[in-house]
Amino acid sequence: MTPAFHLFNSNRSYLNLRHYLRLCHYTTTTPPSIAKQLQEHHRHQHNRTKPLLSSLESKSHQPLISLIKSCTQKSSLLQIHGYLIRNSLLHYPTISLPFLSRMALSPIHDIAYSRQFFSQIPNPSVFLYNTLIRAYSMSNSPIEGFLMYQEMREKGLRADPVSLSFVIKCYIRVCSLIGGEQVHARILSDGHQSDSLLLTNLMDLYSLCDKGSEACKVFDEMPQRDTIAWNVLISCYMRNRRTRDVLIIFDGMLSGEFGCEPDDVTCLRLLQACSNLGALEFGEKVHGHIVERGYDNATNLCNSLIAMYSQFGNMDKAFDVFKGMHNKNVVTWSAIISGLAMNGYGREAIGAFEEMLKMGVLPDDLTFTGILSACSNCGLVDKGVVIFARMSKEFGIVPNIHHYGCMVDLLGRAGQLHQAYQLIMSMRVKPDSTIWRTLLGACRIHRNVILGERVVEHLIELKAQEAGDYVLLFNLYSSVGNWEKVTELRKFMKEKGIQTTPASSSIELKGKVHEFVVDDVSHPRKVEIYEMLDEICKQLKIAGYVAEITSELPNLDAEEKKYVLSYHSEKLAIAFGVLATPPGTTIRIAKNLRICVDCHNFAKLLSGVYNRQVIITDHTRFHHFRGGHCSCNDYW
DNA sequence: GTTATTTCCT
Repeated sequence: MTPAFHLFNSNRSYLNLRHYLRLCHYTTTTPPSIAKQLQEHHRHQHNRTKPLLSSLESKSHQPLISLIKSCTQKSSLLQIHGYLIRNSLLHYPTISLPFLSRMALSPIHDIAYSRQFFSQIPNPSVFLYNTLIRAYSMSNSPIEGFLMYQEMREKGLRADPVSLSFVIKCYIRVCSLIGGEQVHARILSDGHQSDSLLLTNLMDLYSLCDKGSEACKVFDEMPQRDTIAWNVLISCYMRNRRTRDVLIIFDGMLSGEFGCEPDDVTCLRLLQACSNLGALEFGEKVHGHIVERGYDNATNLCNSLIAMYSQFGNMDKAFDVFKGMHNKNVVTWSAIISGLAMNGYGREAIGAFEEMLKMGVLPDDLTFTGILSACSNCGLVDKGVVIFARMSKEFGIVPNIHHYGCMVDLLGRAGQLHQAYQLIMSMRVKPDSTIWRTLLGACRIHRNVILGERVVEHLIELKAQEAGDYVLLFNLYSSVGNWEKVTELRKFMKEKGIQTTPASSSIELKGKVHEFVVDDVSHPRKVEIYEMLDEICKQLKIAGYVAEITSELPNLDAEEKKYVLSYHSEKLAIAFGVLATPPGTTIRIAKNLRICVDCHNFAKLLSGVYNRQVIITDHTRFHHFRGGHCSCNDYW
């Protein structure tokens, strides 16, 4: 079988299907070398083989079926199709079904041809329909899948759970909730409510259609739940931001109370959950499990580990994972480059990029997003401009909105506001609000009111203005002392009812989240916290800290401003961190809004004076303070 | 016949 098949599949110019089937006949009893000789023989006697075939055709279809099942090339299947027609073999389901599977599914996946083949079959069975519906569920026209399903039912054929599974897949592709509900009803009416696999599919459909509660209901009604069902529930929870519950599920799986264990997919999703939550300890636990189960060979899991540790600001661990990998792909390199970039190791990120090229790994668009953000985070303007040019010239990558975003940030923060504006205007893609917002932030840093106003106009044009944009503009006016505009804008915001989000900072200690707002007095340890904050201010003043009056509150006099600034939520959270953790512990704070200049200075000095690493994530940036410096290199 | 595919500008 094998040598004959090999000859057939690789050398079809010499052999046709008839020869092949004859070879199969011989090679069951003849060694491969003889089969090869036979092939030579038939090459010379191409047209004199017919009489020999008649005996074969009456025999079992088994060699033909085996051949079909192992076909990987469409050309081979086309030959077989002709043979099937000539010999009236289409009505044999044992032949037509494997044929359709090969033609319709990957790797060949020729849907049009499959449909044509299907139409030639006299009375297609449910299995044939299923195969075609399955193929449609993976194609660009999933709608055809449920049309086939309808056709099948109109012909009086009864859909089995497999048909329904693939119909669900089709509905998933187009996010059809109504379709899902219909299939759900059919599942119940046909008595398939104990088919866990089918129900898992249905759950996935509900979850993807934003019907988390329906998905959960299906899950609850399942008679038994395997790891995959739990994984789908985890995905559903993550889509609905129930990230905390994902961690609970993982614990439940580990404890054995669910009767199934976490697999590699579970771990992958959990790493994402931990990254989102900033749950460092839990992430380490998942890492432990990955090692224990031997999943640490899986490149995708290691890549996620690198991303997670980078997000925690723990580049040592990220690097450990990186070093231990044997199969580093583009994603691996991109992950470590982005990790270094966001932690302020710009030059190391560029070093990693060069190393990657040396190893012969081709960068993709996301690699460049990482490397360009490294340049913008560290103020490596010239380097960034060179790499941006190389990207399209040398690697043929057309810059996307993210790349432009990095460049606007890079030029803008470096004070080259005009170049940044020119770059946006020259973009082939339509600038989005993020791009303009980036430039607005840069205008705020460099106090460029004229450009700032123009940028706001662009935001208004996009109908994308947010409260935060007005705050930026507000701060921009006040930073140059334009009180007239400040008052005007404040009035405008009041009239329009523009609500600014109150700032808050949170810090996690031993699994408990402590949240602070400006002037917060709700914490049980508030007295100690305020004492600690005073003490810190005293120490920092010795080191040269001067509270920056950002003039964000024009009605207050200088003394009052200083007072208010001292009690920004991030300062309270930092003071609590210093108070409640042993010396040297890294303090991690999540902030809902942009950190202000003063708090940035405060944290920077504190990281040196108190020898503490401070990591503050706000909605725009990741600040890693250590040894009196910040990863954003003061391109705040 | 089922889940997840990792890296991403403010």
